[in-house]
Amino acid sequence: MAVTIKDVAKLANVAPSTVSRVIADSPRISKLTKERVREAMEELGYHPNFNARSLANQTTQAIGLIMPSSANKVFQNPFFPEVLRGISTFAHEKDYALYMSTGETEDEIFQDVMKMVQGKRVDGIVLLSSKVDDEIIDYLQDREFPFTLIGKPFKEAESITHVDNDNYKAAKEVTEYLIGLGHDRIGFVGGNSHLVVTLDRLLGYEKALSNSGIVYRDEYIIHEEFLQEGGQEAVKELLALKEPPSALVVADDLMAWGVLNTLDEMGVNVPTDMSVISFNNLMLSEVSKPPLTSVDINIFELGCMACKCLIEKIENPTEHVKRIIVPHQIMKRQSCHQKTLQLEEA
Amino acid sequence: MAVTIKDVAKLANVAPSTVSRVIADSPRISKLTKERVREAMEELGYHPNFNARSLANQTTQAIGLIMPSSANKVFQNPFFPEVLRGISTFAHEKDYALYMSTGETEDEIFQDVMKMVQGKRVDGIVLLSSKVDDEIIDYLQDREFPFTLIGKPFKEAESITHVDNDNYKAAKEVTEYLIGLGHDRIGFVGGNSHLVVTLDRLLGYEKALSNSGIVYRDEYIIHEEFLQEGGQEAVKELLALKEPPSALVVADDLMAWGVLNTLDEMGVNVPTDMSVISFNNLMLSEVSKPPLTSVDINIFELGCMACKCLIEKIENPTEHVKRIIVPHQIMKRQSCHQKTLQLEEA
DNA sequence: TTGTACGCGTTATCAT
DNA sequence: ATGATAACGCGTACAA
Repeated sequence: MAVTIKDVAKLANVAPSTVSRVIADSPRISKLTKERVREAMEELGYHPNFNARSLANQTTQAIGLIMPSSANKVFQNPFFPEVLRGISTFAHEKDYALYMSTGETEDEIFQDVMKMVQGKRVDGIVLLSSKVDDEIIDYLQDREFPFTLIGKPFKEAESITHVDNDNYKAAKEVTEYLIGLGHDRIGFVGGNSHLVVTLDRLLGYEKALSNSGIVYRDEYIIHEEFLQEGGQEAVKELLALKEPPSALVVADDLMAWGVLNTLDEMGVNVPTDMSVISFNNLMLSEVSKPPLTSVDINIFELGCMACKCLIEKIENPTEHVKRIIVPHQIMKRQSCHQKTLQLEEA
Repeated sequence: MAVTIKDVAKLANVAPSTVSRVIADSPRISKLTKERVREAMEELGYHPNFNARSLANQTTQAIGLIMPSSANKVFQNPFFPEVLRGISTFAHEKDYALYMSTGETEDEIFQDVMKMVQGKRVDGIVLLSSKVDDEIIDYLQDREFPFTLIGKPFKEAESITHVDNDNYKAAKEVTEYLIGLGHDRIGFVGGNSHLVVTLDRLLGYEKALSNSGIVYRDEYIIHEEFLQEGGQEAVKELLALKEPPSALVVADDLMAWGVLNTLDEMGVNVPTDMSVISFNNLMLSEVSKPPLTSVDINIFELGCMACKCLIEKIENPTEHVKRIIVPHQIMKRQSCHQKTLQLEEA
């Protein structure tokens, strides 16, 4: 079939094991034979068979990427291409290949993980988002399989290497910013409530409120999918209240865009009648009308660092647990406004 | 180490080969032993080692994805997440895993391909875009390695299974649409001229012009990167002409967005002073100001079909060459306008 | 219907 | 510094 290590050995007049050592650039092989072997490899167009190598030395030079839920939905949100970009860039530097899960349901994804791990297809795994009570994490921990998490673990954060923003702080800052603009009726439009990031931000939001002595109202909290449609639903619910909010903290630019559109349809002006602030600072936030004030969470760096930590762990199993906090930054644009005086209250 | 086929065999009191046959669901094994073996597998939490399997039967159940140039740039353009979404969806259906290239330069990407192929990491490859004189295609053809191409091959289209839009026709239609609106000074802002899609569209554009007896002007043709910055550059060049165009055919929504912004900065109104039409119908085209008239090329379907054809080819090597044309559709929005009468010409 | 034995292409462990 | 040989875990022809 294909050209193997034996063919090379024959041509170079050495034993197969010698060829193997040349590939590994073992220092115990003379310059001379190394050259002869390399020439033979060149001449035959030899490339090592990864499967055989993986089988023999229990290593793959590949890392697995686990997306939450279906890639189908995931890729609708620009967060993932961007985080992938970070991961890919770093993986490439270290010469690791990337292996993607394609499962759609939670169960299928778990199967994907098991196949990757027990099938020995990858040396480590990056979990692209953090869920509450994630069975995948338990599974990987039980097997002591190298992995890193993008986001904050729901529990046992001290024993899980993860890369995250300080979402609590970011949400707090953002809410304080709105309070500073005079708002005291502030809604929170969060993403999927099974995601840790959502909980974290909610906490920061609550803290800002209580610090300012503003009462927390249950009806101001909405949880939807991290997609544009989520934003639409949220607005409808909030505007149906007797006392609708005058400002909104939204979990994601994509949702915020849905919010903006729906608001526009309902004749509510942003930022005059409603301030909106969101997260991720996607290109969308510059393009929208009005441009969105948004928190840049440095998605690329998130991916990069997650990959970096994983590879460190793979190559040095005694590596200690790490927690990396990637800094965020509020990008102020035109979607937030000083609260207009309500004359009837004066 | 991990639990192997032998452990299962021992527990089920059969030979390893029997276990192997149960995995393959061979009809020559009695129901009874099958059940006993399956129970044993369950009990031990057995999962087959993919590397060993691949080594033994020369198959990986994985397909390789080759992005053009660096993933770094690629993921800036929403085209790729979307095409990935299509590929992933279909691959998942057929239980294939996805393997991504991470090379950045042309040379590195070629190395990635060689590693995937000769390293036997994948059963087939999807090329995510079509370049002029692509050495990768030659390489894969020489080795008769299964692959499909998204886009139109530069040469030997009869011997390469590919999935494409009719970009010639689409560009022609789009140009005719502008001509129908009274424009006769129409610019063409294309992407990278090494991409076949760019050439195809340019041809369609030219054909529409000549059909209407409009002279083709070299200075109206610009080639830039498929990114927002590309659009900016293009506009500056075109507006510097003595007779700038009154309408633009732009290769991509992202570029068109750059065009729109630059036009706005220069005080040129769209669509009153300049009509703009572009390709891909990304979300961006709905969001922009004004919303872009754009050709929906059905990116998801492009990915889906490319994956489908590839898997057919992998599973049936005698499969004949296919050419799939995914239909397109012009989505008319507010970026094109009847040409305003030039009073000085009257 | 099931078991035996060998091969897939490498790496790793002994020797020499 | 290099060669012989035994794993790695699975599939499969052949035998029974």
